[in-house]
Amino acid sequence: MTKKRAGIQDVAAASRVSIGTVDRALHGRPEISEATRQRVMRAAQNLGYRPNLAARALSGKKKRIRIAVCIPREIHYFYDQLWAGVHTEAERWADFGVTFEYHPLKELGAREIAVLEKILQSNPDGIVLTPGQPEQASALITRAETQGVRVICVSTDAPASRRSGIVCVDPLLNGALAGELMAKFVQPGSSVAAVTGMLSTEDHARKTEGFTRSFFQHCPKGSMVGVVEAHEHKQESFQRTKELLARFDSLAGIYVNTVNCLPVCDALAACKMTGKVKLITTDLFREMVPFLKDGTIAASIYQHPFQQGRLAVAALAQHLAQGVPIPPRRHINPSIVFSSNVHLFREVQEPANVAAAEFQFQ
Amino acid sequence: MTKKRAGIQDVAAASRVSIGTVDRALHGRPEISEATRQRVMRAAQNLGYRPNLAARALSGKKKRIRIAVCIPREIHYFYDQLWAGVHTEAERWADFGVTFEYHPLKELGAREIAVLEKILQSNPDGIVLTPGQPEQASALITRAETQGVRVICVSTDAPASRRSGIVCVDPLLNGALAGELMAKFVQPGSSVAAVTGMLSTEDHARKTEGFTRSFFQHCPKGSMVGVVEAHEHKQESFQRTKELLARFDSLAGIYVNTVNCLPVCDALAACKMTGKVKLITTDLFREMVPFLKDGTIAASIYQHPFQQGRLAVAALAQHLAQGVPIPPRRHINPSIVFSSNVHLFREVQEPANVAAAEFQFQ
DNA sequence: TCTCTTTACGTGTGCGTTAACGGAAGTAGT
DNA sequence: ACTACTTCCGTTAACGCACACGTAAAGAGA
Repeated sequence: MTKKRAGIQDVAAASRVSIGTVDRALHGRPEISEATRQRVMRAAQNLGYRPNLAARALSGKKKRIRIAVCIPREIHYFYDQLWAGVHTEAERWADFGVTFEYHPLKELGAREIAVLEKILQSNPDGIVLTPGQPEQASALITRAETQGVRVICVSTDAPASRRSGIVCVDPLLNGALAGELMAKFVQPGSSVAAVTGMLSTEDHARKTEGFTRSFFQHCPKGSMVGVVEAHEHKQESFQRTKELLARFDSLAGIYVNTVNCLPVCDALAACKMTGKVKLITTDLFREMVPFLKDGTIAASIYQHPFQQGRLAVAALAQHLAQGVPIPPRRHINPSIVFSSNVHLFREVQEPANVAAAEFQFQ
Repeated sequence: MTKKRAGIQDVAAASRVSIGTVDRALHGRPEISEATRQRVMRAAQNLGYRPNLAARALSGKKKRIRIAVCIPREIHYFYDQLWAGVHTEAERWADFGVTFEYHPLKELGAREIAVLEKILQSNPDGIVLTPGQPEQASALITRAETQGVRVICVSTDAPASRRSGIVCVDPLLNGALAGELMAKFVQPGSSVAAVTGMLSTEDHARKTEGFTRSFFQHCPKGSMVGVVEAHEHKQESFQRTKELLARFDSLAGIYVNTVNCLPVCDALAACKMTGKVKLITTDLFREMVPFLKDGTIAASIYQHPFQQGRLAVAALAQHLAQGVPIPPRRHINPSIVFSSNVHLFREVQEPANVAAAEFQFQ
């Protein structure tokens, strides 16, 4: 009924050797003859041997695994949640001999190269980071990987580097989802526009690209009448959205792919277009809730920052501690925030409820 | 730099007693004076002591924790994924002395009472189940809880019982999300209908209720022209959908809250209304993909079955093995499946990709 | 034949925690 | 004063694995 798992002892008994020899066979270590190695391997095979991770963690306490985390500490819900996810998962690995060293940046990309170089000098086993200056960082990342330091990018990417893995929402998909949603919200033949942060940012450009393609695909005879580049500036966002609304009085929808969506909401209100223009935004923070509730924001694309942080750390820790291969690219499935379900997202829950973080997977 | 965690040894040294005494203090066991207990507790406090779970798991190997799982094994993607989630999480607890006994049912509710009674006789530490006959099962669940057996319901509920916890998508929310989505898809003043399985099923009734309320709230002057009860029967679903379309030629949308959505798709095709009537379905399986791609299904509410299975087991195991309290209700945030993101859901991925289940959280 | 390596194993220790066991000091009963 | 019992605490053996160390046996060189 409750048959206990076969241990290294059982394998030893089955193959008539000592546990030391079994250990050598299983770990591919020298000082063992090929014949006995195969005998042990077969015994392990048909006993269904699998190492007891708890015991392994206890045993290998001497050489601790070190993971460096380099993520911005901006006062944005996105990065707060990203950190929370990282910490939650880091917690789980504390008992398994994995230690973490945190290197928060003031903002995305700030002093990134300098900090990365300092991290490399401390020679960790792995690095989790959000590249803010992919061009310059790529060289460092590749150097790290060459030295055997595994690097995982999270949220943003450095595609030109040799990083071991990337955990993110594919920006193309992000835009495509917004595009399809927009196409289904507005009438065929409608005109829509996009408000982006900086088109020079790879991420924003690809989101806009995905949106455009997807919108045209799902909305017969639809048209894109403009892409506003607001440079993450509040005043500029507000002003240029107002200009947009004035210029195209038949505008049916706006897609905002920067976190700066509040000025756009204000502009809509100022022009008394709330609800008439379908607004699709990106990410989620508390201040957005009223706008979701009153219909100003029709929907928002949620990128699961907590999840992303968790998965990035999990992938790296599992690889370093247990030899599990790192998935080269883990694309998160974004969620869509509506008025009906906004209360279920971490960002809008009371800290007390979120405290039971063990069960928070989304 | 890499300061190691304080262990029971350190606490013992700090409070000038042996580790045995520390153990007694920490676990509230007898045979220790109140004075030393407090001394130890304070030392543990300001050393920030937290037990090493790996060591604890290794040590307590003698008395294993037994969890019984009672979930249908129907050939539905939903339950396949539910099982996968349960197995994935069960795997993780194998090394921590938690064993699982599986009691698959042929279908939801089939022989449920008999199986539950057999399970109770084996006296496990916890039970995970999907109540199919809540009225009869409730008494048994309450009896189990009275005997100290913790019960967690997953996917479906037995609200009248004293179960320790429930992991599910709130049916009201499920319907509300569909209702809001529908309201945003169709024009103000549109007529929509719902196709349900059995209104006698608590679950379906509440989904329909949530849909109706939410649709009226978000769609000015909208109307519900009918709720079709199809009794989970393919022919009946097809026929009655056709009747519905014939009777209301201005029908703008249909909400299907049973898994039997294919007949509705076929009926739409037969009446050449594909794409003209916005169709919102529930759950996701492979056969739905073409209909999502060609626009027959505008969107589907995804209930994260894998996730639900994982979380139910996680909550129970964490409680039994580590004393973490069971959250009374864990409401999963459903996702919405569109044409753009359908490929990211587990149901439509190749088994090979899904195999690396360590990283599958959605 | 006697040493000196090398090869191929077995043995022992420690990781942090739990829990059974043992023992010293004190108290009560006769 | 002797036993019997209680209270309070220290000691120690597991748990499964990793790894350092010890050691026979076989082979090489004198």
